Amino acid sequence: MSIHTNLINAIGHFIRMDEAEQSFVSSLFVSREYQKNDYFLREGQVCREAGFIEKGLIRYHSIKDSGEDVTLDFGKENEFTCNYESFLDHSPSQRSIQCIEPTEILAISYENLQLIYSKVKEGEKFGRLICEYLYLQAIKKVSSFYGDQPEQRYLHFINSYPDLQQRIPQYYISSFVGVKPPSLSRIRKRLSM
Amino acid sequence: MSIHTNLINAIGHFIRMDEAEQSFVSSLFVSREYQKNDYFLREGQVCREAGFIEKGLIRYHSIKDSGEDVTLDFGKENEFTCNYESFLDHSPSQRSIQCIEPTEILAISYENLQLIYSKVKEGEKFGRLICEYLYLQAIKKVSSFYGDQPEQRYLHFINSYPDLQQRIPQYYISSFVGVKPPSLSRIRKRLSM
DNA sequence: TAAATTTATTAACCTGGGTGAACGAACCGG
DNA sequence: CCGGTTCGTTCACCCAGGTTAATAAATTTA
Repeated sequence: MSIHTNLINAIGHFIRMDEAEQSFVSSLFVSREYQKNDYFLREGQVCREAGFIEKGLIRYHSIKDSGEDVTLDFGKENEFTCNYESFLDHSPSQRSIQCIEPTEILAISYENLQLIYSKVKEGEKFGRLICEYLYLQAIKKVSSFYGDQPEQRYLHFINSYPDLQQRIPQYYISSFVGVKPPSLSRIRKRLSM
Repeated sequence: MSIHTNLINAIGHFIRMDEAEQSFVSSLFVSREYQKNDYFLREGQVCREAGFIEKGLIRYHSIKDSGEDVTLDFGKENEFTCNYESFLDHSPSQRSIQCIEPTEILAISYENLQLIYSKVKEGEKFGRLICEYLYLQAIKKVSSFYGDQPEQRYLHFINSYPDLQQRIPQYYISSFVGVKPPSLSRIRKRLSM
């Protein structure tokens, strides 16, 4: 039985596992295939699986009361994904996870993740570290929104994700940056002069 | 030897502890007193202690490159505090924690927190849960900044912290909401009409 | 390839927040 | 109780982003 190498490597950045644990952990994930615009999670549903992105590109988004579609973040190959708050307390998710490229995700159920926490020696530590990591990500975004103007946020985006810029439509980027498409065009024009 | 009741109750919201564990945990914290405008943590320092606010009020803030003082969040009685990212990886803190009232904080060193993780039965779980909690807080703020106009963020603030509104100067609130004082005045005027 | 659709840019006008300064109120310390 | 500082509000002006709509470019589909 082959193991999911990329996944195990990714978890290996957080904790040590022996071979038996690696096989065990790997066996708890199932592979899921998505086409462009398919959803890994829809707003209103409970997020019952966490995922590891083997291949592809996702965006986190939600629909505001006004009906506006807001892109909150992106995720790509070798990153973990889920709506953590929904996943943790089984509450309806406030945001969707949509694949914006053909995407392959290794998914693990809440119950199976608890098995990792309880059966793997450093499983509980893994849960803590992955959460800490997600926390740092969130904090960085808060800081960026407090400290930066839209123009700086855009620059920050293209510097942080130079490879993603080509793979993501402008209107998702503008939404992510926090402005409307005409404004992002103006920003891009300003920057090119 | 008396234990820190509020603290133990707060931790008790996350995990179960027997009496011996409660005493042990309590003994790892030391009480620190701060006057108004004193700092629990200064930008640039490594955050070597996490704290539990027994009494008082703090604000998280940072100084932008432009020199502007930005208030990122507030914390009050019975809440935990630290700069988690600095605390976790011993990196220089990007933000300060300032007491804006006379404040009493029960502090625990990084090393002693590791003792909780390792010696208390559900210690590792506590670390995970407290991080999850901080994560949810951060996520909520990100969502708020994406979804809301300054006016809505202000309304959200006074609804979420009705008791804090009297205790916090306007210019900290305006900074927290993400606008300048004159703009917050205009918002307040609009809302009162 | 042509037509249809989607996406990106541009223009004109509007709105809300930033800036700098003035004013008054509240809060200190002497 | 007074003088000084700090704090909140208001004013006038400016600017960046929002809005709507038109247009152009790119992508899809037939």
